[in-house]
Amino acid sequence: MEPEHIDVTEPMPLHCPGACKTVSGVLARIGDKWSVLVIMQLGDEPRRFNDLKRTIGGISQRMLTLTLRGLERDGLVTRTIYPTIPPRVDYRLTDLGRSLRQPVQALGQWAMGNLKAIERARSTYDAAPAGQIFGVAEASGRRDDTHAIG
Amino acid sequence: MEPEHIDVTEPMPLHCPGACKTVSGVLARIGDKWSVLVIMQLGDEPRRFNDLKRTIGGISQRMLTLTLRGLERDGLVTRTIYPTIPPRVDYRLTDLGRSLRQPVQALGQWAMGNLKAIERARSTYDAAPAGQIFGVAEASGRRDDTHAIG
DNA sequence: CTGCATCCTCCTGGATACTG
DNA sequence: CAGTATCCAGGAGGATGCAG
Repeated sequence: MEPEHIDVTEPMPLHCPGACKTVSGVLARIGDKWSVLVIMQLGDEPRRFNDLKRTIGGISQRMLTLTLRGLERDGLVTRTIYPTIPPRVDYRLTDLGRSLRQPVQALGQWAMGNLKAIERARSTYDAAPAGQIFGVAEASGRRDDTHAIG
Repeated sequence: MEPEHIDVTEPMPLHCPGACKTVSGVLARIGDKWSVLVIMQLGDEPRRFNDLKRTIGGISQRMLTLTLRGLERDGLVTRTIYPTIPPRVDYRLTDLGRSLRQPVQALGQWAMGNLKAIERARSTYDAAPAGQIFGVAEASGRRDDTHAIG
């Protein structure tokens, strides 16, 4: 994550209409180790720093800070400081942030729904990592052409 | 990415029902630098290695191999080898892989639709990175309590 | 409580060279 | 063509200590 500018404008070959790269950029943003967990945890209510830290569990305060800053920079989260003693800082999702929860949850449902299938695939693969091999005969039979390529 | 076992079973505090962590796991899988681009490029037709490499553009052959192996391991992609000369290997999405395109595209549409908003937010943030600050008075007025925390 | 700064480690991923 | 193997730089991210 590190609060660096996402390279949406990096030197890219511009093959596809930019859509793919854009998706990639978004996933670079929310696909890091913690962003999604933070977004999910933020829900609808404002949350405080250590509250988030405890609830998420396993995140270092450094990464929570960086993640929140990143989300804040992208306009997904607002950070409200109350200069009380002890200090109090509320984080809450913006409308943009909330709108992101929708597609993320879709992905989440996919994940939950296909977790078993994925685990099964992994077991299978770990047992026999080799890809399926077709002899030339079968190949030409199935594909009707295995010839001339280069 | 590196063909390592995703740590879905890592020591996790088990706070949430596992849903969040599962989502996180999936994003760890497809949220890397290339997986989504590969999945998008694979589309419905079988594609060959260098074909993918060229079309994606910018990916090293090492990373394409690793990414494809990862996707294959998770059952999202099949790898079919035709032992011809020169060698031919077809990659294609499995049903599972195709089903993933759905939520991913949802995310992609979100990305496209809110790209401008995000860029605007970034500009704003880069100009004034500080979070909004409320004085104690305003704070207690808005939240009706700013007192005792710890 | 909230968070920045520092150090340090490991992984990600690019470049390159070599094999079948 | 389709990889594998190796080397290497840079970044992600944890641990710790300090500040407001």
